Amino acid sequence: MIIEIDFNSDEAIYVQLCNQIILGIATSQFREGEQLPSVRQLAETIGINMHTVNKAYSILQQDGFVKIDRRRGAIIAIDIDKLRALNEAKSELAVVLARAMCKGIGRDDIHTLVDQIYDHYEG
Amino acid sequence: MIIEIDFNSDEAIYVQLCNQIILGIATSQFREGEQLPSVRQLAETIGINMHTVNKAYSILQQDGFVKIDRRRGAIIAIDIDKLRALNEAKSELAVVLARAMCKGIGRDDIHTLVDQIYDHYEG
DNA sequence: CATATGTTATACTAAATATATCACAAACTT
DNA sequence: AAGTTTGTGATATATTTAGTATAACATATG
Repeated sequence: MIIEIDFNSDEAIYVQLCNQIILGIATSQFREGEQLPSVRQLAETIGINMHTVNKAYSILQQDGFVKIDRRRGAIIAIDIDKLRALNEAKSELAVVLARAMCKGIGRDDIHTLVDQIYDHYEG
Repeated sequence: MIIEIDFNSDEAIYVQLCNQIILGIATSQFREGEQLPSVRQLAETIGINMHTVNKAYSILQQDGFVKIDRRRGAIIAIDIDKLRALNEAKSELAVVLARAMCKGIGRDDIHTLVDQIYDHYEG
């Protein structure tokens, strides 16, 4: 999978890394049990520091997307806590939808967007 | 409207301020043309610095939620650019939904959440 | 004139971000 | 056994962001 970092973005590099890997999992570019590049490899490929990659991996582990094995590095391993995930999704959605609603975006518009994104991920 | 800041949150104070005001607009606690507290007033009420409030107001102005008048302070004034708002909503949703999808949350779950939030805002 | 408004400027502390090395134990490869 | 690769830890440094503390200013209102 190709990981692209926007160095001019206001988003921190490790945040971009996390999001791209999660996006990769959602689009089946990464699959359960698959091995991520080592922190040193990925750091060199992207052209950033080893510790920045390590921070991203640690967060992914904490959030239950990978497990880190000393032998093989970071491995995709989804820890499913659906209730917790639902609560997090709801509070994140609340902020996004409030912005949208202020701008005149109706509930139907959002449903359409959700379907578009899910189609793109599952397709 | 009561604005509450969590000083232990990892979210910056000015970000929390922005989100709460946008939430207030979405729930009709703030209405078009209504006046927000002055930067000095709100800063004293919350117990933070004037500049922190000013930063939040400036961002809200830049994002098209308020207009700032030297005479009357910050006034709710939504600038509707629906196409732009749709694009922003979509890219923000993409990240949230990717996380959700990895955790086994299906499209129906999301639609339910969206309806819950919209009901709460419009209700 | 006095007051309240947003705005601007400066200075400072603290935290977050990212990089640069160095070192270590564990596991694998040869 | 030797060497390599793995994640991890420690330390140091530079940069940026966040937040505060003052002070001053122009403008509008009373």
